[in-house]
Amino acid sequence: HYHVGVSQTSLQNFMQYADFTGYHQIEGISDPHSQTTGVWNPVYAAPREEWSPYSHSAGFPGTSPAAEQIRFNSPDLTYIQAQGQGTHPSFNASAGEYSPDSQRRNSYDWIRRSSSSTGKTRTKDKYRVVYTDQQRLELEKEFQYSRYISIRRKTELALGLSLSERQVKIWFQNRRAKERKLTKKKLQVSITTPTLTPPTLADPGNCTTATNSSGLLSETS
DNA sequence: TTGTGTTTTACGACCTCC
DNA sequence: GGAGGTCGTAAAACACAA
Repeated sequence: HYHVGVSQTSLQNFMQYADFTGYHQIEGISDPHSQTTGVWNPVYAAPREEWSPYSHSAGFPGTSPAAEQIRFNSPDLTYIQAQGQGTHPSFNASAGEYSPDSQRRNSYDWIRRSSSSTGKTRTKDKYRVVYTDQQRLELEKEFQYSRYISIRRKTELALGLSLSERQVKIWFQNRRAKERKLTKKKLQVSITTPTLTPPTLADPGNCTTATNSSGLLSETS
């Protein structure tokens, strides 16, 4: 669940995804699944080369003047708010102010520090960044459209969200894993507490992530 | 405040496909 | 052989009861 800046109910509402009309579209952000077209809004950091948290040599400026901070500030997902700091939070040294709970979420400074040492191992210097609500929202939105992201969309999303393509790929992998876990849990609950209409594996609501042996998506939507 | 359980990133191992 | 899939797991981030 989302526990940062987004209330449980709003998240649940968001997760319903009857449609995205209740979802505040970020102006200018290209949503290939909507009727509108466009390019990624410059509120996002400028496009850059594949960024790896392990690589401190990317030289990512993080100071795109066009990049303005976005954040959630209310449970109803009205989250856009220009901060005027002019940088993407993730790469802004002063981004600690971008959100009430940003201290715990902006770990890039630490990344830069820790990654400056070579030969780090996962166990020794493990870290993980916490994605912004904006990043998660866009990823989630994309996921609701399709459980499997195309190469093209992955690239676009990575650029738009200032993530590496690898991060986007892994996010989708983890997201699918989460959904499988949830589905499994639901199934177990329904087995232990049988209802009048026990769900089956053929339940359309439960088969959106069905994959064949090759891991290819077999959903019908 | 703290202990504990859950969720979120990130990775390695292994597999399949092209 | 490389890309991307699942699965399992580590560890940080987080929620929340006591």
